[in-house]
Amino acid sequence: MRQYPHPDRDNICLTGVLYALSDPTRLKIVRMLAAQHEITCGEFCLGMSKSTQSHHFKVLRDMGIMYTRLEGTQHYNSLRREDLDARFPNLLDSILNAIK
Amino acid sequence: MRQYPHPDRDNICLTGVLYALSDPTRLKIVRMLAAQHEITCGEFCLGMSKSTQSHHFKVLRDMGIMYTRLEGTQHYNSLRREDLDARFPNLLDSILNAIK
DNA sequence: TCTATTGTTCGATTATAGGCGAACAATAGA
DNA sequence: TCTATTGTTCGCCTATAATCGAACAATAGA
Repeated sequence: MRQYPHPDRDNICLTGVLYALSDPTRLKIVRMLAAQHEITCGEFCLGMSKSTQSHHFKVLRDMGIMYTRLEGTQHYNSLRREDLDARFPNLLDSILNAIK
Repeated sequence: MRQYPHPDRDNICLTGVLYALSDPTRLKIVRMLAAQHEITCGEFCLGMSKSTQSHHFKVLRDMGIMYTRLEGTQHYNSLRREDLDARFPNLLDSILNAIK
């Protein structure tokens, strides 16, 4: 596999984003991405099996929230901030600014 | 039953709100409430059984999104705008302003 | 080429969620 | 008191989701 499929900006849907972020683990991942720009899959310390983490990464990718870039054996993940802000202004910020 | 239990403002949780709004039917209900202030359960024309609608109302109430006031046999529902805005600034507006 | 590393995918299990009809509860009004 | 209206709750079914371990894929490096 050369690269993962990512939905383009116009195909990111609101309920999909809300669904993805309604899971505490995924919200935590997004908070980390918001603070750190690029994080490899192994660097999130989430306390669960790799396969479960991989599942959450896939949801975030499929919903258009996270972008994954492959480099060697590592997968670098980043938040699709510009796309999300363009499609749903203020949504991401209001979520990130919310008290936990 | 005299009145439904509603969580108070400080107990409204972010993932709960996101979860509640990630369902298209519930998002539709919230959009209607945002446009109309008070709506009785029977006035939402959602095209599904009453019991299913009741289920969605309960989720919205339990998550702190909707307030239900009883008057006679009718239940008047309203959006908990102030509480939501106070707890999660801009969140509700960004969702309501999002293109469908 | 062989091995270690990184991460995904598969299959199974368990829990949660959405949907329905039927039964129930509360009130209004005759 | 009886009946109609409004809406919830209950029990059930089906679909989706979270989780895990095992197997797999791709690359880096020896």
